[in-house]
Amino acid sequence: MATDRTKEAILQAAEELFAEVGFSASMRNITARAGVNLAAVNYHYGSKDGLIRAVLARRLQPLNRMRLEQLAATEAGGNTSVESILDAFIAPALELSTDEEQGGARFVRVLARSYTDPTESIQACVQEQYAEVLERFTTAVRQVLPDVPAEELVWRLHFLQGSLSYTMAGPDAMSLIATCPSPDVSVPEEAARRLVPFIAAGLRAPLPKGVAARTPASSGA
Amino acid sequence: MATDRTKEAILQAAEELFAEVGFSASMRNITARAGVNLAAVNYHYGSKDGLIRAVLARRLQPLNRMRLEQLAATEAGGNTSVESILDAFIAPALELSTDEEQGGARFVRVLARSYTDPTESIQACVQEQYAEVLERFTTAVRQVLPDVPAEELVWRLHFLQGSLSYTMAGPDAMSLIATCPSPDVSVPEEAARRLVPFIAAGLRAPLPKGVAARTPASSGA
DNA sequence: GTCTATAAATTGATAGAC
DNA sequence: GTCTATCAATTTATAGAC
Repeated sequence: MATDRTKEAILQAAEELFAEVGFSASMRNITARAGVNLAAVNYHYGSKDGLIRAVLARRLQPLNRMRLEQLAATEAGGNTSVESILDAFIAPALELSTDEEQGGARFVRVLARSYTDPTESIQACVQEQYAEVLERFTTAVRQVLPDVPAEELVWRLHFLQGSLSYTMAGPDAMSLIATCPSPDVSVPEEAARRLVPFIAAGLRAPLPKGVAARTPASSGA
Repeated sequence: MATDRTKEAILQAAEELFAEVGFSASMRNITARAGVNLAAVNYHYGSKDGLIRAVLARRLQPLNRMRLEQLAATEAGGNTSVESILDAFIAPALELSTDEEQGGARFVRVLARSYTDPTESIQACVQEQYAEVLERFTTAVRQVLPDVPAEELVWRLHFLQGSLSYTMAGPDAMSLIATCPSPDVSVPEEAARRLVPFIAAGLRAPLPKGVAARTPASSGA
């Protein structure tokens, strides 16, 4: 029964070291910190790559489940404002990133690395984890903002992803702006309170020149 | 005189490989692609770390110089709209990221990696490159939007940085959203045309509850 | 399931000839 | 300035005892 304990200890140590030094953290380093044997990684996760995938899935799965639940609850309650939809997408992410008990900031560093890592299996893992959430939220926003052409909406949701990712990265990315007083991103409710209205205003922004508004005919079909 | 040619070939090969496989690209791999000797890296750049800094500075220095020039030109022309300031910040970045002749998309991958890399010298390098630009643009926006409290403005410029970074990452980050039709970020003018109004609307958004608007008295001092 | 021991390859860096 | 040769350390992965 020491198996579960070993597997969990490896995940924990791997997350810590991936955050600190990147995915290049050696298995020797990971197993040493976890207090387990070197060979345990290959036994439990098959390879270092399998370990990386497991580290990502452990946090992304609950996060995206919470997002879908909150969206469903919002829609069931009849609240279909842009703000409520955005909050269902944004708030769980910010809560994860600031949950120090679960090492949220640590995992966000790992997640940010995964975005820019070209390793095929990592890309596939992240993409797979996000697929359902992005489809559901795209549909939800489209219903509330029928006047924004689908093409433009994709762009704007893309901008949302960027702002959210950067905000989740928090102090780390923020410290790049050393000359400015850094916002305190440690309180998820405050970050969400500021990000949601910002993005909502952007989603409702007048269409740029050259982007035709959706015609009433096509929106009613 | 073969020195310059060797130095340049190393920079080029390093940028390519940093983009493809990350900063963990080996010096053997880099020098092999550049067609130069392994020892040349240590001779010309001191260490692998020095090479990384050189790769970043080569592109960031011209980029930020262009931003400051465009901002100065805008202000000199009497155009002080939010949109014109944003354009001075955004357009040069998107032009760099889509300049295939200079391998823009490639460098953006390198840049994205640098954001999440904890290596001390890398962080210092990026921070140093951005310091002046961020201070100048913060001041410029503050003058045009005096009703937005300074604290809130820092948050909103932070959101801008996130959207822009994500957009510059372009197809790479965008491919995470495989279920949606990906926007075509290959045309910088189109991306800027969509991003500028989005961010401008966000900057002008109503203040979130609990954030006091700046009083007329304090804005006039 | 856990361990030791080790294979087999790769790494950054340098010494010293030219 | 460029090269070869090499050091010393580190890497992932596995074979095989317990």
